[in-house]
Amino acid sequence: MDRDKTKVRSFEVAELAQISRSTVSRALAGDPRISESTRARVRAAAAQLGYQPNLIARGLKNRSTGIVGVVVTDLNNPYHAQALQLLVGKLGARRLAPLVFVGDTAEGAESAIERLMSYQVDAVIALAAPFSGQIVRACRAGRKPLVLMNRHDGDEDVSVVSGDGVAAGAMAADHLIAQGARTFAYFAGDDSTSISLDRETGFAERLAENGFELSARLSSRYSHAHALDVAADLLRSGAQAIFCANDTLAFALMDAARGMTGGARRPLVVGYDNSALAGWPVYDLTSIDQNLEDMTSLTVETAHSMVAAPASPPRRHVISPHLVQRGSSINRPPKGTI
Amino acid sequence: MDRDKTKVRSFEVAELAQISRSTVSRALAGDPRISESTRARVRAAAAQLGYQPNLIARGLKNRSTGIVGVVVTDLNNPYHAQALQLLVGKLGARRLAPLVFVGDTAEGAESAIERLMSYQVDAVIALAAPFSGQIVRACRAGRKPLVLMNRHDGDEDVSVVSGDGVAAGAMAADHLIAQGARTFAYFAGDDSTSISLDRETGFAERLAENGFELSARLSSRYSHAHALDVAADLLRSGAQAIFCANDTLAFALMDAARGMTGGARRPLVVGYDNSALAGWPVYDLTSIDQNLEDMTSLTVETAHSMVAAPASPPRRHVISPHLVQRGSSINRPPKGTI
DNA sequence: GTGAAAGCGCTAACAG
DNA sequence: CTGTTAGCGCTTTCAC
Repeated sequence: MDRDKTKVRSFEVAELAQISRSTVSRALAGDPRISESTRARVRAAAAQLGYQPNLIARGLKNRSTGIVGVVVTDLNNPYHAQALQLLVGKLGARRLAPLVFVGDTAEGAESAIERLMSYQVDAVIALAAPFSGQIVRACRAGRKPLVLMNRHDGDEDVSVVSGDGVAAGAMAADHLIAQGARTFAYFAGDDSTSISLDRETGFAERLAENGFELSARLSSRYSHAHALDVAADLLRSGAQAIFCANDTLAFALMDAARGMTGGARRPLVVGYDNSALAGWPVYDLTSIDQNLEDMTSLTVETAHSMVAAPASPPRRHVISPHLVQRGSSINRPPKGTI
Repeated sequence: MDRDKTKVRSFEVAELAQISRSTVSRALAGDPRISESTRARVRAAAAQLGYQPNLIARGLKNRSTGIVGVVVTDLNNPYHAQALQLLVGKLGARRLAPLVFVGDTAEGAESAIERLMSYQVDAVIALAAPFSGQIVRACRAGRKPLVLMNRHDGDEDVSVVSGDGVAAGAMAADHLIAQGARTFAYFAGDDSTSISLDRETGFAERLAENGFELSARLSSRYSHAHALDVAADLLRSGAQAIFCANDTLAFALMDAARGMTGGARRPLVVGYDNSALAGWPVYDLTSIDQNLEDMTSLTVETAHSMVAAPASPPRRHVISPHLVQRGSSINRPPKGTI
């Protein structure tokens, strides 16, 4: 437990610049009371020695670590992975450091949040997390700002940034109606988050407004294998157009359709997430893009501002999605088909 | 900057248990000198108050934070995303917390590593990172244990856990030869990491041992769109079997083959990564699995042991891959084809 | 077996 | 404008 002599402390910088440690701290922090000449001297000394402040010590003193906890569920879901990537990048730009935990089970979420608290994070971002109840409770108890991304169940007093599921469903309906479909189905996921319910509601309501109705509905786990197993049932409903809660479900549905014998007309399909694969020719899937870029920006901005002003009231942002039209929803075989 | 009265400090626990703060610390840390009766009392008091030690303060005192820096490049690559997911989980199991940074550019890597150092991480794990040179340098300067995962360029004195690229290439060759192919090509990525070079070398050498040679070679960026653009050139070489540096390249190649006019026989294809998509019926791609589960376990174990014994010499582990055979490398149309 | 005291590296009153 | 001093919450000698 000896001191590592390679580590430069503010004391060394102070010595070299012939000044006190407080002045070093102030000069580097941009305190306006420090004269330009001393500041320059301090900067030079710091640079010469390669001084990097110890943020752990600073965190202890300031009660603000600059660490933001990020709780994520499943990185195998490309949509979550991309969201995390964007979050990490944007947090970094604001000089915040993400401490990442995976909470894919109730116990996992519990222990994740506990560790985050121990590390005195400045805020917590929970990404599409189930078990958000425990997270909300823990953050409230620990007085930590919390931003829920793509989750808005309960009228909790936490900040939320989420996609507009109702608008997404309506968009899908409008588009499919415009393509000439007259019978419709919904392929749901196995979650019961309000956002995914919104999608279905928005879809059904917009159909109703146009005098149509949902003739079939099926739900599946969000895994390609499982969805592939059950998709045939949905196809047999004969619906001309199917809106899927997720691109993965849409892919499975299309795979099932290809595998079906006979020349049964393939349904028009619209997915949700606009994952990279949706743009590949094999699927060429029309999909609803949640504008992750905006969503993550706003999430980070919200977290940041809550750190800066902890007393400020929770914010709620809703991001409008947009539909990316591709071959899967056009009334002729998509170009990727052979 | 007032004290948050909701935060329980070891002092409160000590008070409740009628004991000193030192004893609280020792009791909770499992110091054998503490009598069982006091330990029980302390535990009870801690539980009653919901005491969670402040790991930032502990880190400052102990010069060991329990934080491990993880530098990752591209989470949109499902292989990296999965690796990160596994790493995070396994670090958590060892009570280590991952501070994640994305270093997809040289400056990104630079600033990432700088921040990690400031946070006094106990070790750094770099995941398939380019710019590993700077990371190696920074970790050496900061005397931080570093584990490179799937990177072993240079004979640096750092620990490395990587897949056996040569074995992977040889496996692909053996398999394709066994399937009856007589002319071979390699579809390379645009990286020049030793591991990816190994793959090609292993492939070419095993071919040579069997009296065959590589009749064509092409490289592409690791993006589906770019690979799709150039793949036709490779297909025109007429090779009967093509080994790809990456599943994404393999998918693009197969897509290009489907799009080609005429009944030109499709080549046998073997990919690398065994991503989830490889198992889907549309591609049904034979691929080499790097055993990420083992690789990440060993990476975390290595990092952990280097934290425990900083003086220990660097370790080098090589993980054997295995080939997962699917339809794309069998001499008849893969079952997913229509 | 337990307590008292010191100190990790930093910053922010409080003085001047 | 700058220095002195205290203290963040924890662990750990050193003393008993």
